[in-house]
Order: sequence, then structure tokens, then C-alpha cells
Amino acid sequence: MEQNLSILKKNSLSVTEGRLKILDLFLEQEDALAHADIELKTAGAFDRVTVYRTLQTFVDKGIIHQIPTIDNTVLYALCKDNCAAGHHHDEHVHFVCDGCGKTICLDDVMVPKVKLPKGFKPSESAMIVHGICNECR
Amino acid sequence: MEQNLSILKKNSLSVTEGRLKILDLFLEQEDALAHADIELKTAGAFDRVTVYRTLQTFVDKGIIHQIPTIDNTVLYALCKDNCAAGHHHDEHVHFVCDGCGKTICLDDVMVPKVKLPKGFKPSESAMIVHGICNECR
DNA sequence: GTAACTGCAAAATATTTGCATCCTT
DNA sequence: AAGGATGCAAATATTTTGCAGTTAC
Repeated sequence: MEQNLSILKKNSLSVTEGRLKILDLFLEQEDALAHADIELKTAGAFDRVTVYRTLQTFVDKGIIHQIPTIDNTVLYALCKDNCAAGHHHDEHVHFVCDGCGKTICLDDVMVPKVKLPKGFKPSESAMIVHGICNECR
Repeated sequence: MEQNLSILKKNSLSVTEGRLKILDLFLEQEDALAHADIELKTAGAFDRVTVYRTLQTFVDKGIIHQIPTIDNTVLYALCKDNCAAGHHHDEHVHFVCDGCGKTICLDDVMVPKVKLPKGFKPSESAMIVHGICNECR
């Protein structure tokens, strides 16, 4: 079974053209996507509102996660195996390349634990590293 | 000399009521502020546009820095001593409290270095920790 | 006096909601 | 057939820009 199809089934979502296509974009791409990227790559095949709703649905189901950014954009990337609905485990480092502008999930680089001041209880952490990626050197 | 005034002078910015007031908000507050917070706390004393422009000016001068967030909001906090125009050194951890919603700069907690995959050259890093802060326990 | 800052209006952009229609199961 | 997903229109929210008037130096 195709991977996009199987992801939808597994999450008991209706299989629609838009969802399959948007999932494909994430699957065939190693870096994160913004809403605008998706509109661009689907070239108006789907309504802007549908894209918003599809992304929200995927986040709710734990299929994709949002990546913290310093500007006011929202970036999304595929969750790996250990995410589930309502329970993200997005504890890998995100790398933003100042060359090509891509945001890449470094799935193998975990966010290190830090020692917090007295009284602070951590639950989840995120880390973003800026720099130059392996393709832009 | 008052602290807000001295910061403006040091950065060769004109001293205006709006800038003094907005700087005060940052100075008297340990947590980060969003544009909306500032509008709220100044209660319409200044035009919305002025707030946008003031914040942008402060970021450009290295007086405040933007904090990465997972949603599409932009948060600002005061830079400490080692920031300068066009050259932020915002390498401390930010803590977002799931209780009160505040974002707090943990100025004493540095972002740890991580080992990146071959070919990736880091420049700057940011880290966000979610959890419960010392006041919300 | 001059350059910089502000407020207002308006444009541009981004996001959300309601509802009727269509598609998936 | 029923529930869910989509498209369209419109409401709402956010951010940017131009310009004329005002203020700081």
C-alpha cells in the first residue's frame, strides 16, 4: 500500500485527493513546509481553506508537527513513529539553513536536557540551530 | 538617568513618549511580550502602527530579540548586555509555562551545543522548554 | 531647520467561519 | 444513507505602506 494512503487509514481519516497529495509533499521532501509552500506546490488545485483545514487535521492526529520559528511563519514537518494524536514527541533538533532557507528535521539529533532553575518543571523541549546545511557549503 | 532613557540614548534613537513607555514595559517585566500584549498594556495610547515600527526599530538596534514560538505569534524580550545592532547573541533558553502562558528568558541557562551531522555548520541556536514555571506549581 | 517619528487611511496578507454541495465510507 | 470533506463567500485578524502633520534635536 502506498505510504500516504496507509497513513490516512491508520488515523481513520477519509481518503481524499487533497490529503493524499499534501501527505505526498511531506513524504517526498526532507525539509519542513509552510502553508505557502503547499499552496505553491499544489498550484491552486485545492482551496486555500482546504489546505488550512488539512494541515490542522494532520497536526491534531499527530501526523505532522509544527516547528518553532522566529518570525511569524508556521512550519510543518512529518512526525516520526513515536508521535500520536494529541501527544507529540518532537524532541529532535531542527536546522534552518541560512543559505537555501530550508528547515530540516535532524531526526537523529535529540534535544539535550538542560538544568533549569529551581522550581521549573520541564515537559517538552525544542531546539533550532541556524547555519549552513550540507548541501549549501 | 532612567534606564529606558539611557537605552535610547545609547542607541542614538530619538527620545519619544512611545519608545520610553514600551521600553518600560519590557524593563518592568521578566517575561516576553507579544505585539498584542503591548497594545493591551498601552491601552491605545499609541497607534498600532507605531507599536509595530517601534518593535522593529528595537530589534534592528539589538535592544530586544524575537523569541521562536510554535504558533504564529512573535514574542519579544529584552536583550542582555552582549547584543548589538545586527548581531544578536540570544543563546539562552526560553521557558514557556503551560500554566500561566508566560514566556520567560532563562538568562542563566545557556543553549547547549549539539553534535550535528557531517556537513552542517551551526551559527546560532535557540531552545524552548515547555513546562510549569516556579510560580505556577 | 532638518531629519526623524507619529497617526491616519488604505492596501496587502493571513486566518477563520458558515453554509451549501459533493465525496467517502 | 450519513457523516465528513470541500469550495465559495465573507468575516476577522494581522502586517505593511504612503503620506501629511508633528516632534526631537
